[in-house]
Amino acid sequence: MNIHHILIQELQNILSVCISEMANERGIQPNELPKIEIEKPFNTDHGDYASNIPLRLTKLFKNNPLTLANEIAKKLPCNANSFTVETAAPGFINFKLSENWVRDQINVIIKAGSSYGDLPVGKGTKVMIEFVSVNPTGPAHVGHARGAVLGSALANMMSAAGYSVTREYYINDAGNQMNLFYESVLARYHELHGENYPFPEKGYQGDYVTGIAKLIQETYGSSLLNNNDMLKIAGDFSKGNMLNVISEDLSILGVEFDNWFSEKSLFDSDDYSETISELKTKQYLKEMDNALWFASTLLDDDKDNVIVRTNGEPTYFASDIAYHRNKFVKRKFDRVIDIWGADHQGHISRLKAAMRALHIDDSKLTILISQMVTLKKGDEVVKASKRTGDFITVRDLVDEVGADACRYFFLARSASSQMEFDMELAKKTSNENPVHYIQYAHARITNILNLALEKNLDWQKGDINLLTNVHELKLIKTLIRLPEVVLQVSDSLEPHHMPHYALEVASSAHAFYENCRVISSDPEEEAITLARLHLLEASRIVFKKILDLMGMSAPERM
RNA sequence: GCCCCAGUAACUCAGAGGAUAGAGUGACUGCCUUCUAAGCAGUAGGUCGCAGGUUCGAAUCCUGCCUGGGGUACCA
Repeated sequence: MNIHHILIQELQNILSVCISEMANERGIQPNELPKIEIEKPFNTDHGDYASNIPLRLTKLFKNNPLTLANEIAKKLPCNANSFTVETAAPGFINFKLSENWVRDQINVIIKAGSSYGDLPVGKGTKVMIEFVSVNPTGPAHVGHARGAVLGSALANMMSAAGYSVTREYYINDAGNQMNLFYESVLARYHELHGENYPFPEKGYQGDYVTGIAKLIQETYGSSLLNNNDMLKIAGDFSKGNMLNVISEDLSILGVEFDNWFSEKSLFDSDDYSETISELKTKQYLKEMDNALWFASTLLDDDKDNVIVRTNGEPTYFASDIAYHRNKFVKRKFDRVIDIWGADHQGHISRLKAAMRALHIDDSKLTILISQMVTLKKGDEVVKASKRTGDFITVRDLVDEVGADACRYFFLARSASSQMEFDMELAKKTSNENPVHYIQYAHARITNILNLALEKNLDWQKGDINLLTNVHELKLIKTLIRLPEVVLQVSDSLEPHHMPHYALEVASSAHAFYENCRVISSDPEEEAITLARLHLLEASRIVFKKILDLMGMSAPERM
């Protein structure tokens, strides 16, 4: 039999066929059957993969679980060339991979090369991941860095899983926060010329605001001081400058976008007006206290929300509805994933309600919340205040600890958990730092392969059947789990599984390194040397792929 | 008050119905004449916040409570 790259799916399939037959014999409808789960037992005595399905079928089939397990095991179309099946009390089915099959996977990996781990499951479904979307009123800071890393890594992994992914940044360039920012810059610009100009109450205080004012001064001299268009000119300049800064800062963190979408463009096009009239037609709008409200309570939300203020200005919510309508209706995305900071969590239910109001299936919209980050230096908490402009920017962070460490630490935590980011730890080049553990494994492997090249040792001549050592087999078994992990991440939208898997691969590789000497000066050992080089070539491919998916570098030397 | 997230080893965190609850760090023991010791092997370390419930089986699901964080604007 031919086992597909995603072992778990293949095992699910054969179990499913077998259990359907059994259900049929017992007169049980297929829709009553529970989902078949495959797990990886911690204890290797229980095989490489296992299923608890007999236990879950006990009631339905009115049989003892172990009896069921045996019946299933007997029916399974197993072939000792790939794996064997065993049953265990109280009712598990354990799958043990055959060593020959495991070794053969080395060539499967090498043949696939950098596409190993890529899957067809997404079937080209059009997915948008919208993330970061920091207001261009200031640089991106540490909290945004987490969402940025999450989004970019998730995009990589969903692409690998076969989805057609668009990475988008939503520019909030409409609304009064922008005006406040422009006024702040303009006030600093006037100060530079010794002119009196009121600094707005609740204006933007950061030093970067003065920095932009200085750039404007360099470009325009004093010509804006008495210019009627000074707010528009200074505003456009400031916005452009800020977007450049944000884009460059994200870029050094390894975060890139396919599209930058302007909020303002929703008003310049028909998107906004169409959305409002559609909501009006569908009778979800109402006037109250001289404002226009979206009646989200009609759609099970907990309260209604203002769409157009008393002063005639649309709220952020209004343009966000138009924006999401644009994503689904105009641009026809099959699925949209938004990554928001925890402080926007209250916005979820009303946006979903708005989708329902527009007859858009709100299950196509997934909003992931990236929780708060507490920045620490050792035991000391680094305080941040956006109001005073006193915060650590993405650039500060990357300059201090490096992009790889940033990405690893943000990725390794599940998005829904608040986390601590210890800059001291992330900077350390020692065994305390898991980033180095992983990259070091890659560097060691590459080093051996390079050395082999110098000595004219060709791994392609290596006979993989010589690889019988427990550390060799363990390494291969770990490598071949990559497709499963890609699948897991793309299904669960939880990229944090990848860094944990990366640690396992590194651990297997380091153990192999310690226990299996590769390049030997003894000519009699050349055969095993070549066989091990063959394995290392496959390992190098998998490491590179994992690090690529996480957006981290794969150093050849450390 | 109501809504969301979290509480698991000394620390940072995985595990989200199954077999003996894991990893890294820290502590303690060993291991470098040979491809990188940024490594390996081992020891110690747990009332899975608390209390009920569902189940053959609960860290995992349900209910209540406690603690921490976030939200609950005609801010974004």
